[in-house]
Amino acid sequence: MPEGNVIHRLARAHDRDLAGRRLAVSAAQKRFAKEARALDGRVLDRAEARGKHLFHHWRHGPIVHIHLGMFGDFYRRELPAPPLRPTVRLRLASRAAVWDLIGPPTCEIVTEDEYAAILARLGPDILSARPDARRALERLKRTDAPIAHALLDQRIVSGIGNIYRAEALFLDGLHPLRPASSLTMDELEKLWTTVRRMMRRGVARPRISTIEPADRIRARRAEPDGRSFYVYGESLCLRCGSSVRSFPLSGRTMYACPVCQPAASVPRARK
DNA sequence: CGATTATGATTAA
DNA sequence: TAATCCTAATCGC
Repeated sequence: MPEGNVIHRLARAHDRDLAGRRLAVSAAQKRFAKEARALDGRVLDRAEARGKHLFHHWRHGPIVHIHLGMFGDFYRRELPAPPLRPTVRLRLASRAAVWDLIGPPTCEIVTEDEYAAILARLGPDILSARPDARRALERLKRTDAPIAHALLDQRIVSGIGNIYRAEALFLDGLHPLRPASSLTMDELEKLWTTVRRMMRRGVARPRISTIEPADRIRARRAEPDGRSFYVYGESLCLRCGSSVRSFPLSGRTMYACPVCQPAASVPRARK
């Protein structure tokens, strides 16, 4: 269940374990068996993350496009490789490690043109080295949909998912139903910075935690194990203890604190 | 053992 | 909005 941070993390790991090497490629399912045979014994040049899309660029041509959707995941297996389980769509094995791809709605070989078309419909990747923030922010400024909805629109900005939209809006004290166009440019810039900071931390660490250093002590008191989120999936706000509101928004569950994210500027007309 | 749920997105209606 | 694609873990019975 990956957001952009996971995809970027995977691209790094694949570069480390697999890139520049001749790989043994296999598949347990029929779906990708023919493609796997075609790739077997070839060299992977590099892995590339773009938003929530992962691309494998193989030497002399083929590009594999992978999207993990809601359930897909890559598992790193230690050597020697365990037997292929029936749900493995694609296995990539080098002398360093084995990676198994499970449950992706998308795993396909694409042409250069198809690759370009996928990139063309993505907004700036908030995790890329130098994302075009201006372009994304101006687009948000022209969007009347709720800010929490707009943040998930991959054509506006790519990489953000359901956890980060909830947590970033919380940290910036923004009500999720405010129209994106009603935010000031300052608020939008601050939001961009907040999401980028959170997500970059999510690339560096194996587990997502959105909690700022200043709140960590409180988090530990709330749950000795160390809590990961302010409002996402929680029933009580980490900051003020109010009961967290959860409701469907853009087909997902949104979480927000009614006190820390005041509704003051939300117009009555909504839905 | 079936129902439910989960960090996603496209297509059709 | 609903149906579709995909897997695994959890919960109630």
